[in-house]
Amino acid sequence: MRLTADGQTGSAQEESGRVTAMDSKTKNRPQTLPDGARPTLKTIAFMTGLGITTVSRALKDAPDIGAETKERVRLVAKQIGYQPNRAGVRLRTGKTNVISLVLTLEEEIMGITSPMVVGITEILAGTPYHLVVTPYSAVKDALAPIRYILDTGAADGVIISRTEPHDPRVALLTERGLPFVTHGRTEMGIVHPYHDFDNERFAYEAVRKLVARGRRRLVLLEPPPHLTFYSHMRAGFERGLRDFQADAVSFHQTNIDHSLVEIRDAFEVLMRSDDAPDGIVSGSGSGAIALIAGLEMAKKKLTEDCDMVSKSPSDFLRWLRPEVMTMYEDIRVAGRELAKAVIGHIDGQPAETLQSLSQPEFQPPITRGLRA
Amino acid sequence: MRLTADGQTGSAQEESGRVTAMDSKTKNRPQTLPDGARPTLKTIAFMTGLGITTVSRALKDAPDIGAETKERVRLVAKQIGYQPNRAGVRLRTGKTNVISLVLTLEEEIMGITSPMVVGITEILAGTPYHLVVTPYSAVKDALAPIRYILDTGAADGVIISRTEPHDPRVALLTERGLPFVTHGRTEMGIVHPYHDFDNERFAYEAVRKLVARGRRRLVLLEPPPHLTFYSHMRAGFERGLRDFQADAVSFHQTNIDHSLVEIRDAFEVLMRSDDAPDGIVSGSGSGAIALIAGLEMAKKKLTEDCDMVSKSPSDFLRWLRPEVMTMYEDIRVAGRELAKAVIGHIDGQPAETLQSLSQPEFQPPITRGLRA
DNA sequence: CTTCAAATCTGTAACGATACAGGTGCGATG
DNA sequence: CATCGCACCTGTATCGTTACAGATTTGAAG
Repeated sequence: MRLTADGQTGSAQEESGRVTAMDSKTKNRPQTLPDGARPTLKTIAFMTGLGITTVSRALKDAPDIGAETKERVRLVAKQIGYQPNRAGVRLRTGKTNVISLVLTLEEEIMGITSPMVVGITEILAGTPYHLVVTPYSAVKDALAPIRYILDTGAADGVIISRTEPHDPRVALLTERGLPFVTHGRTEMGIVHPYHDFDNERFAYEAVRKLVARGRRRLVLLEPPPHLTFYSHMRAGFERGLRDFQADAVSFHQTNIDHSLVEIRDAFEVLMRSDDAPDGIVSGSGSGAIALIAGLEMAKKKLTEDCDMVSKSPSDFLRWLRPEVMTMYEDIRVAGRELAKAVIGHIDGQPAETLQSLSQPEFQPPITRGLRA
Repeated sequence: MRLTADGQTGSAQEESGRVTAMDSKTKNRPQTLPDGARPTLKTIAFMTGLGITTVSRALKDAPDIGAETKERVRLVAKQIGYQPNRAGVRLRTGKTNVISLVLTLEEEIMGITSPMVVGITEILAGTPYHLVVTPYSAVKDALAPIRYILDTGAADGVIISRTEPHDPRVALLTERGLPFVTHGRTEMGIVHPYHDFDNERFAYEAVRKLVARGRRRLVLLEPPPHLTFYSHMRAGFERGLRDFQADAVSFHQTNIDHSLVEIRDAFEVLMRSDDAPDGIVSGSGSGAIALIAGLEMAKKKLTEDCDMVSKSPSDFLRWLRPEVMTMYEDIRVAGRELAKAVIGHIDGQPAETLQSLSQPEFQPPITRGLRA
């Protein structure tokens, strides 16, 4: 057996005279170290005179390493700025230290991605996790990115949104045991981590507010029917109608996933009809914009002919149309909750403890500043 | 020499009788294969009867592999859905297949992240690259994420934004030879890939438009002075003032990085003063909102007392304030350009060929749909 | 003066891929 | 019939890390 430059045992082909006088205790100690390269366990092993294994275990605070040794190793590691090589860890253990955010490319329409990414990274910043954004285009391909992640082991945890009552992604992830969290709930009897906005309550409170303003013929701009929060929002809307005695005006042909132009045109028709509502609940902030446009094209005016309550993930409406009563959906906070939940799931916390609902509240008007 | 279960040569400690009769040609062929696990080169080697090295080189289309062999390997690889293990490649070659998008957490204010991420992922989807979002908080820490990426080799390419004329990030990345692209230009004599919006032209055209409307006392809501595009926008503004004979009204105490409330309040004061402008150029869409609010608090009206041109990365303004003339900054396209440029840089294309400027154009008003 | 267990430490193999430095076989050449 | 070059294929070592199965030392027990 001969030794190569850095002390690993070489091939078994004999070469006379190459066996050095090194005793076994220092057999695989690194003999040379690359110069300006980043430090590895080998570097620390060299500096401390310990074996690579020992260093690895010391940094992991393993029970079979002496207290003083651990201290020494930690000190050196810190001094030279050691950071474990992610590829090494990943190859050996399968741990990727990656959280994957799975997005529809179409999701940007709602402008939701941005604060969400910020919220997630705020949490991940304090952890070894990186955020990888994984997109998919067509709705039918929703499973594709999930399969990719499962097949290639691309992430330790996944964040998905736009959940459906029976969501195949949730089924697949659960079956394969990959930790995940959903933005939105499901109804398939699977207990899993989620964060959601309480859309039932939003719609209910919206109806209450509109009725308090004397409005009785209400319309709802709803989510697309296949998403879970469609039924939440509808349920809240209808409960409100019952409790506060108002009537629904039908507007089912249109939903928040339609283009602004479509929403506007459909709403203009409605507002010109005999069936025109006098109160609007808008399930999305951008949808509200289109509704306002349609309303104005029908020569109606907010506050006078009609009042409106809208969900709003941004400040635009409040600034430009203070007449619209808004309930703020804080996507950034949602991102934070989602990140905490996936990590919790990865760490083995029970799913029941990783579920949260954010309660809608009406926003105060913008402060009027200097002089009112 | 003995063989372990999967045919790798074992340690040199002799164990009698374990040497099989295998000839050297098949010495390191895999003997067993894990069951439902994902395929590796070993799997393909086993299926084709070739060596692991051969398979690796065949998939790389190396010149020393026979045409038929390549065909066979490719076929099998495709059949079983082989995808190279990223950790393996990364560990061995250092290639991460990662593009890092470096963002300020504060960037979300401008709502810019979302379409940008979408644009980038659209391009990356057709490549082996993943997008990792790397945030940093304080402005003084702008170098921290860059250093992290350099020190840990976390990415093959980097996308940064909010460039300064003398940007230390650009200096560092160039010095260390890590491919990158900037959203915005620099002025340090370093030729590097960039994509930028032509802010000079934007401001110039804005002034032209306002003067054409008879406005002569113009104000500019400008970017923060330390960013490169501050001077671009100012230059265009001033060139416009000269060419079209208008005057500047000073508003330097405030810029687009300030809060909407600050902008509004400062602008209200200005509009109430004797020095009130009659034309506004807004360097940001959200800034425009605040300006409008301030203007209205000063009891002035758009179109009557004042006209306004604004840069706008979204549709909100156009829908809610059609009186505002907007030039669209397509962030999604910017994301696409940036992604293409980093990849080009990684592939060794010369930096000069990876620079692009997006030309501003006035947006048409929203189509009025059914009946006008 | 063994023997044994506890406390520490360590070498080897392996994860999956690739660079490198050989093999092997075959037909052409002398 | 050696020899050579070419076309093709292959083993070994290695990237950085960790699981596993030993080593070694120490001191107490017998």
